[in-house]
Amino acid sequence: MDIFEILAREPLEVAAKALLGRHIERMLDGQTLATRIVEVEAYHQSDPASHTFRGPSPRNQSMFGPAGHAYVYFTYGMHHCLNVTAGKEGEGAGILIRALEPLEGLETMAVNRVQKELNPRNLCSGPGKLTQALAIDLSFNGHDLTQAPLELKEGVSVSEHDIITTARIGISKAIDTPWRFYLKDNPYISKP
DNA sequence: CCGCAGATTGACT
DNA sequence: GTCAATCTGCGGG
Repeated sequence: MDIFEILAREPLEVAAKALLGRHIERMLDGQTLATRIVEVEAYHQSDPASHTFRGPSPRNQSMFGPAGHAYVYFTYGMHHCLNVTAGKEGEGAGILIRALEPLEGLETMAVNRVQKELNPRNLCSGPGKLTQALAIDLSFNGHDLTQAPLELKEGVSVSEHDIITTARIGISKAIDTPWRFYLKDNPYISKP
């Protein structure tokens, strides 16, 4: 099963863990910015912390659409966050990308981040940082992630042994639900 | 190193 | 009117 089939068919928790180790590639001005997913969180309509908990709205409609698309939202008056949609059509589910390991195009990411010194660990180590580094904004909401200029690629799947599970970060509801997953000992995650 | 205040817009009550 | 799936800079230890 490829990653897009997993997103569409498997339970949300399984799909979230399956995203770890996959690649996200952003084409920008003819250059490829390549990254690897190292930290994610799952959000489902049955979950009070999810934007889909209260049902469909103009803002969250892409999470009720087909799996394997982008759900991008704007928050705190200044940050964008990227999710990969999951589940069947009509099911409001998404997986927040919380951190990426930069593989290619680090200097452009640093420019996008307005980072003075190129510190690879400070490029994509947070949901707001990575959208800035990859120049992702609301125009990508609903984007099909099989298509340029923003693509989800197979990468390498990760063994269960290398995945750490914790509660999610930065929310006020369902704070104990263990739906955050990250790669063990990876230096590019947002928080230990 | 750690903790916290401030920034700043839009979605929803 | 309230508050958010965050980040940064600054002040103190």
